[in-house]
Amino acid sequence: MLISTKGRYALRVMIDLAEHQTDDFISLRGIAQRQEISEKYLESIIRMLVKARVLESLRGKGGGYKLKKAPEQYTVGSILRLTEESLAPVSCLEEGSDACPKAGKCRTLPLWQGLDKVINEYLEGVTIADLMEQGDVGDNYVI
Amino acid sequence: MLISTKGRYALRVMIDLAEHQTDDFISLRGIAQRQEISEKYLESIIRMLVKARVLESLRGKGGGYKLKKAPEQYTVGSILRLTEESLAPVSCLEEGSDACPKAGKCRTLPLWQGLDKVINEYLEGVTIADLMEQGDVGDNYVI
DNA sequence: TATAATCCTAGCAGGAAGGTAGGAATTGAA
DNA sequence: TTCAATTCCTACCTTCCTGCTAGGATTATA
Repeated sequence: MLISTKGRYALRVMIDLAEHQTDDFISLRGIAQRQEISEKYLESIIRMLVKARVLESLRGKGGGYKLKKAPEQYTVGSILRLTEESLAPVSCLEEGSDACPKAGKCRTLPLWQGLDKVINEYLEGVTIADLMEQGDVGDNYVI
Repeated sequence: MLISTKGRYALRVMIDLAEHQTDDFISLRGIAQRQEISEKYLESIIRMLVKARVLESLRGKGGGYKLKKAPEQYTVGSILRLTEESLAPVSCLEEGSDACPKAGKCRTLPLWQGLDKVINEYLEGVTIADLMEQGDVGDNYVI
Protein backbone atom coordinates (compact mmCIF):
# COMPACT_ATOMS: atom_id res chain seq x y z
CA MET A 1 0.00 0.00 0.00
CA LEU A 2 1.32 3.36 -1.03
CA ILE A 3 -0.89 5.86 0.79
CA SER A 4 -1.46 5.76 4.55
CA THR A 5 -4.37 7.13 6.53
CA LYS A 6 -2.28 10.20 7.22
CA GLY A 7 -2.25 11.09 3.56
CA ARG A 8 -5.87 10.21 3.01
CA TYR A 9 -6.99 12.21 6.03
CA ALA A 10 -4.87 15.16 4.96
CA LEU A 11 -6.66 15.24 1.64
CA ARG A 12 -10.02 15.04 3.35
CA VAL A 13 -9.06 17.98 5.55
CA MET A 14 -8.12 20.01 2.50
CA ILE A 15 -11.38 19.18 0.78
CA ASP A 16 -13.37 19.94 3.91
CA LEU A 17 -11.71 23.31 4.31
CA ALA A 18 -12.22 24.08 0.65
CA GLU A 19 -15.90 23.22 0.84
CA HIS A 20 -16.52 25.23 3.99
CA GLN A 21 -14.40 28.20 3.05
CA THR A 22 -15.44 31.58 4.49
CA ASP A 23 -13.40 34.40 5.99
CA ASP A 24 -13.54 32.74 9.39
CA PHE A 25 -11.19 30.10 10.67
CA ILE A 26 -12.57 26.58 10.85
CA SER A 27 -12.01 24.62 14.04
CA LEU A 28 -10.38 21.22 14.32
CA ARG A 29 -13.41 19.95 16.16
CA GLY A 30 -15.72 20.77 13.28
CA ILE A 31 -13.51 19.09 10.73
CA ALA A 32 -13.08 16.00 12.91
CA GLN A 33 -16.80 15.66 13.45
CA ARG A 34 -17.72 16.06 9.80
CA GLN A 35 -15.01 13.67 8.69
CA GLU A 36 -15.57 11.25 11.58
CA ILE A 37 -11.92 11.13 12.49
CA SER A 38 -10.50 11.25 16.02
CA GLU A 39 -9.68 14.84 17.01
CA LYS A 40 -6.37 13.93 18.54
CA TYR A 41 -5.12 12.03 15.55
CA LEU A 42 -6.33 14.62 13.09
CA GLU A 43 -4.57 17.27 15.13
CA SER A 44 -1.19 15.75 14.43
CA ILE A 45 -1.93 15.57 10.73
CA ILE A 46 -3.17 19.11 10.46
CA ARG A 47 -0.08 20.35 12.24
CA MET A 48 2.01 18.96 9.40
CA LEU A 49 -0.03 21.01 6.97
CA VAL A 50 0.41 24.12 9.08
CA LYS A 51 4.15 23.62 9.37
CA ALA A 52 4.38 23.25 5.61
CA ARG A 53 2.49 26.56 5.30
CA VAL A 54 -0.30 24.94 3.38
CA LEU A 55 -2.78 26.05 6.03
CA GLU A 56 -3.03 29.21 8.07
CA SER A 57 -3.88 28.76 11.74
CA LEU A 58 -5.13 30.90 14.59
CA ARG A 59 -5.02 29.94 18.24
CA GLY A 60 -7.48 30.85 20.97
CA LYS A 61 -11.19 31.40 20.93
CA GLY A 62 -12.55 31.65 17.41
CA GLY A 63 -9.39 30.10 16.12
CA GLY A 64 -8.96 27.30 13.64
CA TYR A 65 -7.61 26.67 10.19
CA LYS A 66 -7.97 28.11 6.72
CA LEU A 67 -6.52 27.40 3.29
CA LYS A 68 -3.77 29.77 2.24
CA LYS A 69 -4.41 29.48 -1.48
CA ALA A 70 -7.31 28.61 -3.74
CA PRO A 71 -8.20 24.90 -4.02
CA GLU A 72 -7.12 24.88 -7.65
CA GLN A 73 -3.59 25.68 -6.57
CA TYR A 74 -3.02 22.56 -4.48
CA THR A 75 -2.21 19.40 -6.35
CA VAL A 76 -2.94 16.10 -4.66
CA GLY A 77 0.70 15.18 -5.02
CA SER A 78 1.88 18.28 -3.18
CA ILE A 79 -0.31 17.40 -0.19
CA LEU A 80 0.55 13.72 -0.07
CA ARG A 81 4.23 14.50 -0.22
CA LEU A 82 3.86 16.29 3.13
CA THR A 83 2.36 13.40 5.06
CA GLU A 84 3.86 10.37 3.37
CA GLU A 85 7.50 9.78 4.04
CA SER A 86 7.89 9.13 0.36
CA LEU A 87 5.70 8.44 -2.63
CA ALA A 88 8.41 6.33 -4.21
CA PRO A 89 7.20 2.81 -5.02
CA VAL A 90 10.49 1.23 -3.91
CA SER A 91 13.03 2.24 -1.28
CA CYS A 92 15.91 2.75 -3.68
CA LEU A 93 14.10 5.70 -5.23
CA GLU A 94 13.43 7.47 -1.96
CA GLU A 95 14.88 10.89 -1.57
CA GLY A 96 17.98 10.90 0.58
CA SER A 97 18.70 7.24 -0.04
CA ASP A 98 22.16 6.84 -1.43
CA ALA A 99 22.41 5.81 -5.04
CA CYS A 100 22.50 2.03 -5.25
CA PRO A 101 25.97 0.79 -6.13
CA LYS A 102 24.42 -1.62 -8.60
CA ALA A 103 22.28 1.02 -10.28
CA GLY A 104 24.33 0.93 -13.46
CA LYS A 105 23.62 -2.69 -14.20
CA CYS A 106 20.30 -3.00 -12.38
CA ARG A 107 17.72 -4.75 -14.54
CA THR A 108 14.76 -3.36 -12.64
CA LEU A 109 15.72 0.23 -11.89
CA PRO A 110 14.18 1.60 -15.10
CA LEU A 111 10.98 -0.25 -14.27
CA TRP A 112 10.72 1.48 -10.90
CA GLN A 113 11.64 4.85 -12.34
CA GLY A 114 8.89 4.45 -14.90
CA LEU A 115 6.37 3.48 -12.25
CA ASP A 116 7.42 6.41 -10.11
CA LYS A 117 6.94 8.77 -13.02
CA VAL A 118 3.50 7.44 -13.84
CA ILE A 119 2.37 7.80 -10.23
CA ASN A 120 3.72 11.31 -9.85
CA GLU A 121 2.27 12.54 -13.09
CA TYR A 122 -1.12 11.26 -12.10
CA LEU A 123 -1.03 12.82 -8.64
CA GLU A 124 0.22 16.14 -9.97
CA GLY A 125 -2.62 16.22 -12.47
CA VAL A 126 -5.38 16.38 -9.88
CA THR A 127 -6.09 19.34 -7.58
CA ILE A 128 -8.15 19.76 -4.44
CA ALA A 129 -10.66 21.68 -6.53
CA ASP A 130 -11.05 18.63 -8.76
CA LEU A 131 -11.95 16.56 -5.73
CA MET A 132 -14.59 18.94 -4.40
CA GLU A 133 -17.38 18.04 -6.74
CA GLN A 134 -17.60 14.81 -8.60
CA GLY A 135 -18.83 15.43 -12.10
CA ASP A 136 -16.84 18.61 -12.47
CA VAL A 137 -13.40 17.10 -12.56
CA GLY A 138 -10.27 18.11 -14.36
CA ASP A 139 -9.06 16.61 -17.61
CA ASN A 140 -6.36 14.54 -16.00
CA TYR A 141 -8.71 13.10 -13.47
CA VAL A 142 -10.12 10.24 -15.44
CA ILE A 143 -10.96 6.86 -14.03
CA MET B 1 6.25 2.43 -0.47
CA LEU B 2 4.27 0.10 -2.65
CA ILE B 3 6.65 -2.73 -3.48
CA SER B 4 8.47 -4.78 -0.83
CA THR B 5 11.73 -6.66 -1.13
CA LYS B 6 9.69 -9.80 -1.66
CA GLY B 7 8.30 -8.42 -4.88
CA ARG B 8 11.57 -6.97 -6.02
CA TYR B 9 13.46 -10.18 -5.31
CA ALA B 10 10.80 -12.23 -7.07
CA LEU B 11 11.30 -10.17 -10.20
CA ARG B 12 15.04 -10.59 -9.96
CA VAL B 13 14.62 -14.34 -9.70
CA MET B 14 12.46 -14.38 -12.80
CA ILE B 15 14.99 -12.31 -14.72
CA ASP B 16 17.86 -14.48 -13.51
CA LEU B 17 16.10 -17.65 -14.59
CA ALA B 18 15.22 -16.11 -17.94
CA GLU B 19 18.79 -15.06 -18.55
CA HIS B 20 20.27 -18.43 -17.59
CA GLN B 21 17.64 -20.55 -19.25
CA THR B 22 18.76 -24.00 -20.49
CA ASP B 23 17.12 -27.40 -20.29
CA ASP B 24 18.63 -27.96 -16.86
CA PHE B 25 17.15 -26.83 -13.59
CA ILE B 26 18.86 -23.90 -11.91
CA SER B 27 19.67 -24.21 -8.23
CA LEU B 28 18.59 -21.81 -5.51
CA ARG B 29 22.19 -21.46 -4.45
CA GLY B 30 23.23 -20.19 -7.85
CA ILE B 31 20.46 -17.64 -8.01
CA ALA B 32 21.13 -16.45 -4.48
CA GLN B 33 24.84 -16.02 -5.16
CA ARG B 34 24.37 -14.13 -8.41
CA GLN B 35 21.71 -11.91 -6.92
CA GLU B 36 23.50 -11.53 -3.59
CA ILE B 37 20.42 -12.41 -1.59
CA SER B 38 20.31 -14.71 1.45
CA GLU B 39 19.53 -18.26 0.38
CA LYS B 40 17.08 -18.82 3.18
CA TYR B 41 15.06 -15.72 2.49
CA LEU B 42 15.06 -16.25 -1.25
CA GLU B 43 13.85 -19.79 -0.65
CA SER B 44 10.62 -18.57 0.88
CA ILE B 45 10.03 -16.20 -2.00
CA ILE B 46 10.72 -18.77 -4.67
CA ARG B 47 8.34 -21.16 -3.00
CA MET B 48 5.53 -18.68 -3.62
CA LEU B 49 6.39 -18.70 -7.29
CA VAL B 50 6.39 -22.50 -7.37
CA LYS B 51 3.06 -22.71 -5.57
CA ALA B 52 1.58 -20.29 -8.08
CA ARG B 53 2.89 -22.56 -10.84
CA VAL B 54 4.99 -19.82 -12.31
CA LEU B 55 8.10 -21.93 -11.83
CA GLU B 56 8.74 -25.63 -12.21
CA SER B 57 10.87 -27.25 -9.52
CA LEU B 58 12.82 -30.46 -9.07
CA ARG B 59 14.12 -31.76 -5.76
CA GLY B 60 17.27 -33.74 -5.10
CA LYS B 61 20.64 -33.71 -6.77
CA GLY B 62 20.64 -31.74 -9.98
CA GLY B 63 17.39 -30.14 -8.92
CA GLY B 64 16.41 -26.52 -9.00
CA TYR B 65 13.99 -24.22 -10.76
CA LYS B 66 12.96 -23.37 -14.27
CA LEU B 67 10.49 -21.00 -15.93
CA LYS B 68 7.29 -22.65 -17.11
CA LYS B 69 6.62 -20.21 -19.91
CA ALA B 70 8.62 -17.85 -22.08
CA PRO B 71 9.75 -14.58 -20.47
CA GLU B 72 7.48 -12.60 -22.80
CA GLN B 73 4.49 -14.30 -21.24
CA TYR B 74 5.01 -13.05 -17.70
CA THR B 75 3.94 -9.50 -17.00
CA VAL B 76 5.57 -7.71 -14.11
CA GLY B 77 2.13 -7.18 -12.59
CA SER B 78 1.36 -10.88 -12.60
CA ILE B 79 4.53 -11.63 -10.62
CA LEU B 80 4.15 -8.81 -8.13
CA ARG B 81 0.58 -9.80 -7.42
CA LEU B 82 1.90 -13.13 -6.09
CA THR B 83 4.26 -11.70 -3.51
CA GLU B 84 2.60 -8.46 -2.53
CA GLU B 85 -0.51 -8.76 -0.45
CA SER B 86 -2.06 -6.16 -2.68
CA LEU B 87 -0.96 -3.64 -5.25
CA ALA B 88 -3.78 -1.30 -4.30
CA PRO B 89 -2.53 2.17 -3.34
CA VAL B 90 -5.04 2.45 -0.47
CA SER B 91 -6.62 -0.13 1.80
CA CYS B 92 -10.19 0.50 0.72
CA LEU B 93 -9.37 -0.82 -2.75
CA GLU B 94 -7.80 -4.04 -1.53
CA GLU B 95 -9.42 -7.24 -2.68
CA GLY B 96 -11.58 -8.77 -0.02
CA SER B 97 -12.04 -5.53 1.85
CA ASP B 98 -15.71 -4.79 2.25
CA ALA B 99 -17.10 -1.94 0.23
CA CYS B 100 -16.79 1.25 2.24
CA PRO B 101 -20.20 2.40 3.49
CA LYS B 102 -19.33 5.94 2.50
CA ALA B 103 -18.22 5.00 -1.01
CA GLY B 104 -21.22 6.67 -2.61
CA LYS B 105 -20.37 10.11 -1.33
CA CYS B 106 -16.62 9.68 -0.96
CA ARG B 107 -14.76 12.61 -2.45
CA THR B 108 -11.52 10.73 -2.88
CA LEU B 109 -12.56 7.27 -4.03
CA PRO B 110 -12.39 8.15 -7.75
CA LEU B 111 -8.91 9.54 -7.17
CA TRP B 112 -7.71 6.24 -5.74
CA GLN B 113 -9.45 4.21 -8.40
CA GLY B 114 -7.71 6.29 -11.04
CA LEU B 115 -4.35 5.86 -9.38
CA ASP B 116 -4.91 2.13 -9.07
CA LYS B 117 -5.72 1.94 -12.75
CA VAL B 118 -2.65 3.86 -13.80
CA ILE B 119 -0.40 1.63 -11.68
CA ASN B 120 -1.91 -1.60 -12.94
CA GLU B 121 -1.82 -0.58 -16.55
CA TYR B 122 1.83 0.28 -16.25
CA LEU B 123 2.76 -2.98 -14.53
CA GLU B 124 0.77 -5.07 -17.00
CA GLY B 125 2.54 -3.37 -19.86
CA VAL B 126 6.01 -4.65 -18.99
CA THR B 127 7.13 -8.28 -19.22
CA ILE B 128 10.09 -10.18 -17.83
CA ALA B 129 11.51 -10.24 -21.34
CA ASP B 130 11.43 -6.44 -21.38
CA LEU B 131 13.55 -6.39 -18.26
CA MET B 132 16.21 -8.78 -19.52
CA GLU B 133 18.15 -6.41 -21.69
CA GLN B 134 18.05 -2.70 -21.35
CA GLY B 135 17.95 -1.11 -24.76
CA ASP B 136 15.58 -3.70 -26.09
CA VAL B 137 12.53 -2.75 -24.15
CA GLY B 138 8.88 -2.94 -25.01
CA ASP B 139 6.78 -0.03 -26.17
CA ASN B 140 5.03 0.47 -22.87
CA TYR B 141 8.23 0.45 -20.94
CA VAL B 142 9.22 4.07 -21.25
CA ILE B 143 10.84 6.11 -18.53
C1' DT C 1 -10.56 35.84 34.32
C1' DA C 2 -12.91 32.13 32.10
C1' DT C 3 -13.22 29.69 28.02
C1' DA C 4 -12.21 28.02 23.60
C1' DA C 5 -9.07 26.86 20.78
C1' DT C 6 -4.31 25.45 18.80
C1' DC C 7 0.44 23.82 19.93
C1' DC C 8 3.78 20.38 21.77
C1' DT C 9 5.94 16.08 23.62
C1' DA C 10 5.63 11.53 24.86
C1' DG C 11 4.23 7.01 24.61
C1' DC C 12 2.07 2.58 23.31
C1' DA C 13 -0.19 -1.63 21.02
C1' DG C 14 -0.40 -4.31 17.04
C1' DG C 15 1.07 -5.89 12.80
C1' DA C 16 4.01 -6.36 8.97
C1' DA C 17 8.64 -6.59 6.83
C1' DG C 18 12.74 -8.83 6.60
C1' DG C 19 15.25 -12.48 7.86
C1' DT C 20 17.02 -16.91 10.43
C1' DA C 21 17.16 -21.89 12.05
C1' DG C 22 16.64 -26.63 11.80
C1' DG C 23 15.22 -30.45 9.98
C1' DA C 24 12.30 -33.66 6.75
C1' DA C 25 11.77 -35.43 2.13
C1' DT C 26 13.47 -36.39 -2.44
C1' DT C 27 16.62 -37.37 -6.20
C1' DG C 28 20.88 -38.76 -8.68
C1' DA C 29 25.28 -40.78 -8.63
C1' DA C 30 29.19 -43.50 -6.71
C1' DT D 1 22.91 -49.07 -0.76
C1' DT D 2 24.67 -45.07 0.79
C1' DC D 3 25.99 -40.33 0.39
C1' DA D 4 25.59 -35.77 -1.12
C1' DA D 5 22.90 -32.26 -3.10
C1' DT D 6 18.92 -30.16 -3.30
C1' DT D 7 14.05 -28.53 -2.48
C1' DC D 8 10.20 -28.46 0.91
C1' DC D 9 8.14 -27.18 5.41
C1' DT D 10 7.34 -25.06 10.01
C1' DA D 11 8.47 -22.08 13.41
C1' DC D 12 10.43 -18.20 15.25
C1' DC D 13 12.63 -13.60 15.99
C1' DT D 14 13.76 -8.66 15.73
C1' DT D 15 13.02 -4.22 14.19
C1' DC D 16 10.33 -0.66 12.42
C1' DC D 17 6.12 1.77 11.10
C1' DT D 18 1.23 2.80 11.44
C1' DG D 19 -2.45 4.41 13.85
C1' DC D 20 -3.80 6.25 17.80
C1' DT D 21 -4.06 8.24 22.77
C1' DA D 22 -2.83 11.29 26.91
C1' DG D 23 -1.82 15.31 29.19
C1' DG D 24 -0.55 19.58 29.52
C1' DA D 25 1.35 24.41 27.77
C1' DT D 26 0.23 28.37 25.22
C1' DT D 27 -2.61 31.90 23.02
C1' DA D 28 -6.63 34.65 21.82
C1' DT D 29 -11.38 36.43 22.60
C1' DA D 30 -15.18 38.03 25.33
